[in-house]
Amino acid sequence: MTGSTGERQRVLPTAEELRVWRDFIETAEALRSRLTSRLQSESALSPGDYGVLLALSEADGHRLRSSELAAGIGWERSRLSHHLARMERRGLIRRENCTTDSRGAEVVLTAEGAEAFRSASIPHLRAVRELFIDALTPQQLTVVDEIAAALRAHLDAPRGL
Amino acid sequence: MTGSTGERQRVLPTAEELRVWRDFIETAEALRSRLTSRLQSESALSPGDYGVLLALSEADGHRLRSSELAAGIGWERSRLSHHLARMERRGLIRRENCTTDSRGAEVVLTAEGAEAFRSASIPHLRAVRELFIDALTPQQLTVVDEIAAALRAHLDAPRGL
DNA sequence: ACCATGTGATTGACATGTCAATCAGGAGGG
DNA sequence: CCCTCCTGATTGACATGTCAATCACATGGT
Repeated sequence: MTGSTGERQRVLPTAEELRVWRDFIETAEALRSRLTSRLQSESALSPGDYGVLLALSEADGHRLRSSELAAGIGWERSRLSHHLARMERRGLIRRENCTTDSRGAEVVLTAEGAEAFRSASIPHLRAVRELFIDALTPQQLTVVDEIAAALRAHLDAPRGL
Repeated sequence: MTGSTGERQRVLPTAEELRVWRDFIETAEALRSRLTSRLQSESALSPGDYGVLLALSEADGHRLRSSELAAGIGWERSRLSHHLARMERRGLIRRENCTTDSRGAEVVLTAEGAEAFRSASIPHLRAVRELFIDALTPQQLTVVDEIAAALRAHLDAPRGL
């Protein structure tokens, strides 16, 4: 089917498609960066910190096995390990040995960590509203959802076909 | 106008809005990460390298003042400076003293750098097409463009109003 | 000429991210 | 029991990013 019958198979994006791609990815990056600096200035937390604290806040007993936490927020293990070391230094979390598997570690939310998350949460959500939600019409928001789903489905699809 | 007449002002996103936000930002991040690893495996360049080489390739005489380069790709100066140091170590670019302003530096594309960019370019564009353009209908692509524009306009808008 | 001030660029310290190597403890087969 | 293999997690080396401090030179006023 990838025919020689005069139907040229386009492999590269057109100039216009490329422009849209760049606008898209740069806009997403600008948004991320703006949200990060709001979070930073309003709460002294990084997005990584916030994600970890969120997951722990929602967890049973405010504690999670390291690997579950990693899976929950979609991080590689080594990344999490490094990040937890930094957060532990700052007193936001604590690591304990797992009772059922002595290889394992349990990550525990400290009082300080819970408090940091509590006071970061509202301002952060407000920032999401101001910078993202408020910029779009409800229709656009719906379309964003569809587009994200399409992109994700395509990313997850097998390579050749 | 921000009335007290029973019209509650919503400040936080709804659960659904927050979900769309997370899907959006995570999808953009996943795309970025996928493109990065394709670029890496196909050409041993990072996206930063690619952007720098692209700008230099398009520049007159394959050379740019450091600050113009920074402005062109939208980077902070110190970021560029660090990155150029790494690229210079790898032989992709060279830094020369500027003849008209001895504070200044000129960044020059080396033959190696030009070749690296040349061979990275087609595979990278193909990846953009496969991972982004091909995932969307032409209509969706148009809408993406509008949405990126709306988000960007909102980001650039003054804060209070 | 001299000095205050501004500008171009680099530097150092540190946060964050990836990758490969390592380490320690389970789990199963002989 | 012992050996091999698997798995949970950490570590080290290094790339990348931000911020504040610094350095060197240009510039303009006196």
